[in-house]
Amino acid sequence: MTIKDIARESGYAVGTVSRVINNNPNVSPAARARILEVIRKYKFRPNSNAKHLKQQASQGIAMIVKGTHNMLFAPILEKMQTECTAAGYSGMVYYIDENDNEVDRARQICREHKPYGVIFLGSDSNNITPELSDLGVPCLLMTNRAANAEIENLSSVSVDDSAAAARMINYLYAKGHRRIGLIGGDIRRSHPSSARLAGCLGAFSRLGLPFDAAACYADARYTMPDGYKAMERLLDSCPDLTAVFAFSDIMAIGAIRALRDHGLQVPGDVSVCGFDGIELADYLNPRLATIRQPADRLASRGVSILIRCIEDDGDAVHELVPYELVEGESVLCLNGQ
Amino acid sequence: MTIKDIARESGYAVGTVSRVINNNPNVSPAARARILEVIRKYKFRPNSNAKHLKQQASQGIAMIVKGTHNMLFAPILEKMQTECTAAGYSGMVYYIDENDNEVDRARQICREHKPYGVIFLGSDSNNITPELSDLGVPCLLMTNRAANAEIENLSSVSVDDSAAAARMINYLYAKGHRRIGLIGGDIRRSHPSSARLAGCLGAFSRLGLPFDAAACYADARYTMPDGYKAMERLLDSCPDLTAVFAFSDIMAIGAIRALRDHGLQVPGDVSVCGFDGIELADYLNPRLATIRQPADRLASRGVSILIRCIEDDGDAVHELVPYELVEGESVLCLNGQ
DNA sequence: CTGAAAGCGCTTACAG
DNA sequence: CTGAAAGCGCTTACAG
Repeated sequence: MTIKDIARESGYAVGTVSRVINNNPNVSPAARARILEVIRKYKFRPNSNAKHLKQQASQGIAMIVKGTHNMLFAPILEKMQTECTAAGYSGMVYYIDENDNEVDRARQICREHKPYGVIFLGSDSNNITPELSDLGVPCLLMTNRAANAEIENLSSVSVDDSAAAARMINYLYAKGHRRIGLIGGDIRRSHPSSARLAGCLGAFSRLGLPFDAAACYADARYTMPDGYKAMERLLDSCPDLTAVFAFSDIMAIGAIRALRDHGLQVPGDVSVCGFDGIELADYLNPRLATIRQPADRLASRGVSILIRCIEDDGDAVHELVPYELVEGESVLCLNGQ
Repeated sequence: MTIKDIARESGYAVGTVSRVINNNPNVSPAARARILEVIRKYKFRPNSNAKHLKQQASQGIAMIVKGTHNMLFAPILEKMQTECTAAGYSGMVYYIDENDNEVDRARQICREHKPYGVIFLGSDSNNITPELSDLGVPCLLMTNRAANAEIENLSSVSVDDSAAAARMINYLYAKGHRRIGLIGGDIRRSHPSSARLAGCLGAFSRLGLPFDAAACYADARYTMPDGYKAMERLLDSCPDLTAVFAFSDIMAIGAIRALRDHGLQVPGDVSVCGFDGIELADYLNPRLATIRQPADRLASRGVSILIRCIEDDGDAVHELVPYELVEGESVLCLNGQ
């Protein structure tokens, strides 16, 4: 079943069929009605390979997502879809493999689907190279600041990772914590992790707290089992800590399990906090203290920035949106405050 | 950059370029080396629209996934990818919208990508209609029994939902629970929910326990907030219950939060158990009692069954794999056993 | 082993 | 408003 069949059956030419499929106004009501009828009768759906092969532009915004599993991205994606639709674009989401190169994939997607703009989720700014400007369309990095990348067509929207992390350290300090362990990604490879670590180090130094990164910063991938293992290492290398700050809620969940399995109460013996503010954080026992990244705000600002770049040929911008410290129940107050 | 450019640059014809891209053996080593060199130089990637438009078959197995968010599917998908690769097929995963019709999407995917077989995840057998046989390739429904659908090209692999649910009820009974609430999907629309409910009802009746479905079965979608709301309704309509069995771990997490928010301890005041056995279940406090669906086993049996149908033109089979009751810590023993 | 050519199913100027 | 035709970038018989 092709548009040729629809054309034959309806008595019109393929060009006209194509026009009704694509909502081209230059079709008489009679022709439109008749052709639509035949399309419905056969449940015809145009072959998108052929469509995209030929089509010059797609009215679409591509969202390239690394990490199907990421619980922070799900609500952001949902909201972005809504915002795209509201602005007259169609959001097209592409889940790519953890090991894929996002710039290569973006190049291929641009060539094959001709989106008006591209949004990256789950891409570290370190992975985004200047070759991105070859894409020729505005791009946006979500939840990750790209100001330093200085790529002319790349905007970004994120929270201030460094300030948010410092805020959490200050909070723990105010609650009486002095020996704090950190669990985060590989700082040589992950920009958010290094920004968050920098924020923590700044706070430690302002507060006059010594911090031995070799002993008290544990590397982990952003998974529960890795959070678990990192916590076990911290227990060894940094035994007298009273609080642990994990750079994602998922790692914090792993860390909490590890503490319990070692006979420690949370927050009775050790306090734990996370980062992201995923829905699940609020369902845990105890509710997780965390930094909430505002999914709706990130999504709507991101789409709006990208569309301005698309429609008004605007310059790339790097916007920070406010984070929120969620107190939860997983941090013990050590000093009666 | 197209294969035409590669052809010109390398001095060979487009047909030869196409052959090296597709690993066709009928190419001289010299030509292959030269063409590969040019391809690398320009980082050329063939346009997959054009490829699929023309290609007769794709050596691929399509996996159509409803529910990006589903924590049970992530490990199943991962394992299926591995198994497909090991068997010489390439797994192609398509995430579709919750509201899409999976059979329509399957039809389109088959037309556009010509897979050798199709695996459905997150599709209820009720949604799968006899039109599926028009697809002309073997299909498989994952984690959901399709024996009753009687579609000639549709196999399935799942646990025995009814028996598993009955097993959980027996377990709760053995622990002294007599007033048990249930949280599940809409039984008119969800086959797994109705099978699990049937299993529970059978167990109740064998155990001589009365069960008022109107009061003690609460409908919910498979989300945490819906589990929460369903639990609140149960608290109203079925006030003296000592245990709740939610038909997914995610709903169980919501139910636990609701109980806590109403001042009840889990399992001290009310015991809770789930279904699926996702990784997270084991990280919760208390660890969740649940029915574990064996992800690896489901994945490897599913792929193996589908490949037999593809290669040996075998008949559809409906296989049950063993489930496992995980005791966790969320069920209180009421009778000292 | 290689090339020339047809054709996959669409979209889109171009004419009328 | 409609049709006829070119062409998107590939693959694949067919000849040689």
